[in-house]
Parts: sequence; structure tokens; C-alpha cells
Amino acid sequence: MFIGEYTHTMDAKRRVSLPSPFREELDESVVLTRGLDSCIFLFPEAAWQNIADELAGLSFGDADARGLNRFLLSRARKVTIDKSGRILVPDLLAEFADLDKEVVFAGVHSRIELWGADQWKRYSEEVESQADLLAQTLGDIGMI
Amino acid sequence: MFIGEYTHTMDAKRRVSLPSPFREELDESVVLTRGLDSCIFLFPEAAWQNIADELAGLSFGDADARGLNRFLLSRARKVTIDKSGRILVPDLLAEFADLDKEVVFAGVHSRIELWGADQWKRYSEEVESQADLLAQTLGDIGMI
DNA sequence: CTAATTAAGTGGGATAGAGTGGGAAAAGAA
DNA sequence: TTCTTTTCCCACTCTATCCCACTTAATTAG
Repeated sequence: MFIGEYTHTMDAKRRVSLPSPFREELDESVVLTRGLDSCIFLFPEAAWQNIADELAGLSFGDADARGLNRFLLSRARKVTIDKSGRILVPDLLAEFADLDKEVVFAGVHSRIELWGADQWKRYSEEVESQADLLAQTLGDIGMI
Repeated sequence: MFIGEYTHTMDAKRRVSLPSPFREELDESVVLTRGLDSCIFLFPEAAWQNIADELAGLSFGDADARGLNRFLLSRARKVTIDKSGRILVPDLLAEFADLDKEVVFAGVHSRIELWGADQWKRYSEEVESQADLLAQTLGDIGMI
């Protein structure tokens, strides 16, 4: 379970350090894939395996299922964590999420999301502006 | 298990490099055959053997089974990976999948699919346009 | 409290390997 | 033979990867 928000810089070689609190829960490789709202999802390898298994269970004969399998699997990448705790962001994904220097790591349940700093800021503001909806949800889950 | 999308160029001799992450999981030869949705399926030799066995087990009297057999088996070709990690795409298959310069390799579970860049782009957009089905499935498989 | 030590985050250089193109030898086809 | 296709080899470019070093912050020792 990943929580917290960290900002790190991606260098010219598209390397970024993983926040050290997250690193402790990860093995030597992780899976990156396209998420929703132009962010990247990062899964521990084991968690990804579960997702892949679910997908494999969809019918091969069904054209929609084939499409989803292609869509979700092809956009994923397994990347290894180097000796100094960094990953190399594949350029297709960096482009998709519009990452440049500043990368925000956000822990969300079983996954970590990678956002470009600008997009993250804009998205956060948008969510905060829907304060009453937020309050409603917090109430529903018994947090306040 | 193959994941990821890679674009490589096929030269005038119809040679294409296999993406190096895939190469690690392959022996010196692979099997190419006609796939569904006008792409080429690439299987590791061992996996192909299982598929061929499965197909052989299908009822011979069933017209659909015979059709599928012919479709998948008749144009299957075993090709060897050369010293620099390339394969030579048989021209019948290249023609079938309408490959020209840009070839997209898509890892989908136990197989790798080869697409012409244009067809891949068109197909991806089509899948992406089904946003509600996509969101539904993401939820179902526990990705979000 | 200060000095020494460790770990985290960042940057750069060097090397090995991936991806690509082309030429020449070898094998078939006409 | 002659022409084409395949196979093998070499070479070039670019990028990923490895290794080392610097900085800052946090931790520990004296």
C-alpha cells in the first residue's frame, strides 16, 4: 500500500529516482503502463501479474477482449530499478504522460502514479474545487 | 509473457530486428503465422507446439475447426533469428499483414503480434474510442 | 554541540549493446 | 549461365547501462 506524494527530477536520459519509501516495497523490477488522465501507473511486478492473469482470462474469440488485451498489454513495460534506485522511463510513456523535468510520484492504494508536475497541479486544483463532492465521499466512507 | 510495444523498421530485404526484451525469452527460431485482425502472430517454438497440438485435437468433422486449422496452420512458417537479432519476414505474411517500412511489435501474453504502423494506429484509435468499455474492464480486472 | 558517517537524490563519462544499413558469398530459380 | 533471393559478415550510430562522483540532508559518534 503506497501513500504519499513526492516530486523528483527526470534527467536528460529520462532517469528518475523512485522515492525511497516506495522502494522498500518494490523488487528489482516494476511494470509501468498507461493510466487514466494522462498519468503513468506503476505496479509491483506481482500485482501486475494478477492483472495480466485477469486479462488472459478474457475470451480470445471475443473481438473486444482481443482489443483490450492488446491495448493494455502493449502499453505496459517492465523496467528494472538500477543500483541507485532509479528507473528509466520508456519514451513512449514519457511522451504519453507529457513528463519533462519535474515528476510527481503519488501513492494510490496498490499502485504508484507518475504525473508531470504541471498536470498534477492542474488535476489537484480541479479535484479540490469539487470540495462538496469530496466532503460527501469522505462522509460516506466514514472518515469524517 | 510478452508485454510492450516497439516500432522497428523493416529493410528492403524484409529483415526486422526483434525488440531486445522479447529476444531474451526466445530461442534461435520462432514461428510466424497469420493472426486475427490482419496482423502476424509470432510464437516461441515451444508455445507453437502446444497450439498445434490443441488444434490437432479439434474435431476433424467440424467445418469451423477445419477452417481455423487451415487459417492458422497453412501459412505458419518457422524462421530463425540471425546473429544480430533479426528475422526475415516471409513475403506471403508481409503481404497479408500489409507491412512496409514501419513494423509494430506488440507483446500480448504468450504471443507477439506484428502490425503495419498505419494499421496499428488505426486499430488503437478504434479501441481507445470505446472509453466506457475500457473503463469498465479496468475496474473489473482490479487495475483502478 | 560539532565532526564524522551514512543514505538519498542528482549529474556525467565510458562502455557495451541495440538497431540499422550495406556488401559479398552462397544457394536457388529461370 | 544469369538473375534473384537468402545468408553471413562488417560497420556505423545512438541509446541504455554501468560506474563513479558530487551535493544535501539526516543520523551517529565523540
